Amino acid sequence: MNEFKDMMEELEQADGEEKKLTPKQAQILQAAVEIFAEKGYASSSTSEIAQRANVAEGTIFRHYRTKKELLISIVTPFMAKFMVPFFAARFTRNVFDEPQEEFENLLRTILKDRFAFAAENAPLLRIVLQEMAFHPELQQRFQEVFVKDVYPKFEAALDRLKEAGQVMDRPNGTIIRMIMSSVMGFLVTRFILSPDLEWDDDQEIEQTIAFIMYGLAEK
Amino acid sequence: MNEFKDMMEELEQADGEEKKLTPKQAQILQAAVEIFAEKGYASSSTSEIAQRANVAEGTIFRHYRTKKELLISIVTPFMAKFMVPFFAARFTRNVFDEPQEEFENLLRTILKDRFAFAAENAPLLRIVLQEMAFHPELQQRFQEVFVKDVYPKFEAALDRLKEAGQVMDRPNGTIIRMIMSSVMGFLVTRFILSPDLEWDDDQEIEQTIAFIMYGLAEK
DNA sequence: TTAAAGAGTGAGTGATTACTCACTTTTATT
DNA sequence: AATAAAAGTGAGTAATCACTCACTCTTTAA
Repeated sequence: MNEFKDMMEELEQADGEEKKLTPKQAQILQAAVEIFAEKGYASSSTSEIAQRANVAEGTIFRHYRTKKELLISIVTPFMAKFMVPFFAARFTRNVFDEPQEEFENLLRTILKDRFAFAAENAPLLRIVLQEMAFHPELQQRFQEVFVKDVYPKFEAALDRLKEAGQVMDRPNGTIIRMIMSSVMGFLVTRFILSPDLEWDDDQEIEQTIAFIMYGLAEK
Repeated sequence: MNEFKDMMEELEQADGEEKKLTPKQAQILQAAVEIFAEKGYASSSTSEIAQRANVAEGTIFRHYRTKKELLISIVTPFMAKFMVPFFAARFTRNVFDEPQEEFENLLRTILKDRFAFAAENAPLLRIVLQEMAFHPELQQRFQEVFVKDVYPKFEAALDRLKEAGQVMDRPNGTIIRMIMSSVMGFLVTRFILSPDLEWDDDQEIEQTIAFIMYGLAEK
């Protein structure tokens, strides 16, 4: 957990700007998140954002030179925070784990942690998924974090799990795709497609863990 | 008489039979698909679509009253075609199957079939995934097809597979989510996120089948 | 106390938007 | 061949867009 906290703090320091917000600036960010999530970036107008934020339209451009800069300043910190625990939390072996429980515990940590985070940031998750497709700047940031940081650590963890006989011997890319599909498929269904259904969250999480674990188990 | 003819025409159009297309109309549809997929619906202008289609802008509105009607006339036939095989293809028991192979064959049919379809219609898949979030009309069409047709047949097939001991006894909604997450996760990764990677498609399909099958197997 | 810097404002601007309409050209029907 | 209907055109339009700028108000610092 120390590792996790350190990384979060580093990130916040690197981004830095989250503390020095003017009240009006915070209102702008909040309104922008809401409206971007509702109508999509391209269909959102700066005038509507200003209106909902109780701010003059010019105030937005005092803090963000363009509408796209507003989007980026919203999305990139979220993207970083969303991905950090994927490689910071439990990808290093926990000495207290029995080897045969390591995979299960890893999955449970990831799922519960990212579930809580997605629950608190559903609109932001929606914005990222929607806008990534059209903004190369966002794709690039994603690449930087995922390909350079998350993926290698994921691979290392998988190699260890394969040696321990907990995961079948398949290409890491394939295995990671399956895990990510299952995790993201759950989060997207839960918080974006059908957020109003009555969910038994703990049960769904446990069953998703089991699904991944048995799907990837050595036969 | 007139009423009857009108009805027939409406029906044929509603069925999505794209036969009576003027050459220029076909050019418009093609250009619209390309540009919607590239920039998203909201960021695409009718003037640009007209330009790429080598058509006057007014011609678009001769055939489609609004820009949104153009989108819908593109997306809904695709949506229907994409979902039909999910309940039409093999959801009824094939008498030649050994019971213990039924699930595997069902998954293989779904995956190979929808893989081929997605390969031929990647831009349309992209448009649907992007625009569904912002257009209630599209969500409604999806509901109509999926909830009323696909889901019930899916459930029936799952109940049979559970009785045959091929699928574990979990809520159908959960199982369907896991299958759809894995299938869509693969298709999205393959054709939208990383279409330019070198893929061993047959191997990926087989491993996805195995992942789902063992993930859902009775323990 | 004062001056400079930063935060906030809202009317104004040129560009772009989806869509219209009067008109011409093509196709279908008799 | 005559005529009507359908297809095609592109200049025109009102609305909206992101963004600017001259100005006021607030905060900071010496």
